[in-house]
Amino acid sequence: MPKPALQSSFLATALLAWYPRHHRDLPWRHTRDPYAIWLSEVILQQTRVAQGLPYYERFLAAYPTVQALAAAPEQEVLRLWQGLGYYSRARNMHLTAQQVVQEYDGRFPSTYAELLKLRGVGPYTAAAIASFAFDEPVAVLDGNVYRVLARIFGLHSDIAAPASRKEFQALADQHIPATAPADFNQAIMEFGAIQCTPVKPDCLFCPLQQQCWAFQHGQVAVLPIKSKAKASRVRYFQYFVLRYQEQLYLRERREKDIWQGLYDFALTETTIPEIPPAEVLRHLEALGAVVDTRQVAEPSAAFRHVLSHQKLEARFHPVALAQPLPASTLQDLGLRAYTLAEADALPKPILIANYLTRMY
DNA sequence: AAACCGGGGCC
DNA sequence: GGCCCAGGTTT
Repeated sequence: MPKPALQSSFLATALLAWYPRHHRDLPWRHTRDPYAIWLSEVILQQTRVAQGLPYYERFLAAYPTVQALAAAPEQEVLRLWQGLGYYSRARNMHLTAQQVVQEYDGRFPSTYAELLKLRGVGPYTAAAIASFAFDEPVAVLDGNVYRVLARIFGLHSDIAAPASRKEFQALADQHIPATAPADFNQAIMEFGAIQCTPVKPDCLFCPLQQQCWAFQHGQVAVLPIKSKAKASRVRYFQYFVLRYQEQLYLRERREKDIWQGLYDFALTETTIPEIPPAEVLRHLEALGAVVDTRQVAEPSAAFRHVLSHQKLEARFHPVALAQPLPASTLQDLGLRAYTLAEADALPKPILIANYLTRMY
């Protein structure tokens, strides 16, 4: 473990002076409870504060303690997470809560090294919990920290490359003061979030303007260097919204794909955007549903749903069944019948939740 | 080291 | 409509 700075660096001095005057008042900054801090940090991974805030409040209200979270059904946890995305975060958190209760007697591990062993807890989250809850002097490294360090020190390494991590971590560790590790970590991330922003940073009123390499060299808009993600692929989903009287058939997604653990409808993936009308019945037959033409309504217009790595184009084919699906079909497709109220309570991708909201 | 995993905000 | 953000796990 690298040793933190013994005397304050110019960076720490400036950030620690800036922080109390500019930081936002956020609920997780009023607690030392490692459970609440952990919850906030997992929610805030890949999620903006404005989007994550209501989820944090709802989660803490539903599960005030790690014991409460551990005892909850996974489906309920996922339903509360619905809309946040990256659902493995919720599944991992649930598993880790159970592990903390069973193997750690309900008490969170208190060191960076121990925290790192937990599922879903990587270097960033371990450093955040260790410093915020236990005052361990280990520097956090998130997107904000990368950006601030790259600009101040003029680092041109590609921040998307895993190999760059050591360089930035070493720099952060050099500057974190042993006397105020939590404040320094909060300050540098908050500074990145509201002052040294990705686009149009507020350099005019920046306390580090004179020491900032990027500002002095006119390269604020260039740094940090970040290689682009490769183009995402397009997928075409044909959803069959099978309905018998007041019940809809849904299934849990168990395959190794997006939205694991969430619920959607019977699905055929196609290589072309639409199924020719003449082939809809054949697709349904292949899924094991025997229906006639009169029961199949026109497909919906395309619902486009963009993920970071996939572009989805979904069409929904409503099917009003004349009789319930046979048990063998339910078995084969993993489908189950739900009333609308029951379907509402299931965790679903936003794409599906939006469709249901619009149609029912 | 690269690929995978959601969703929303801004201009 | 095209740009942006971003940590952990799996391969």
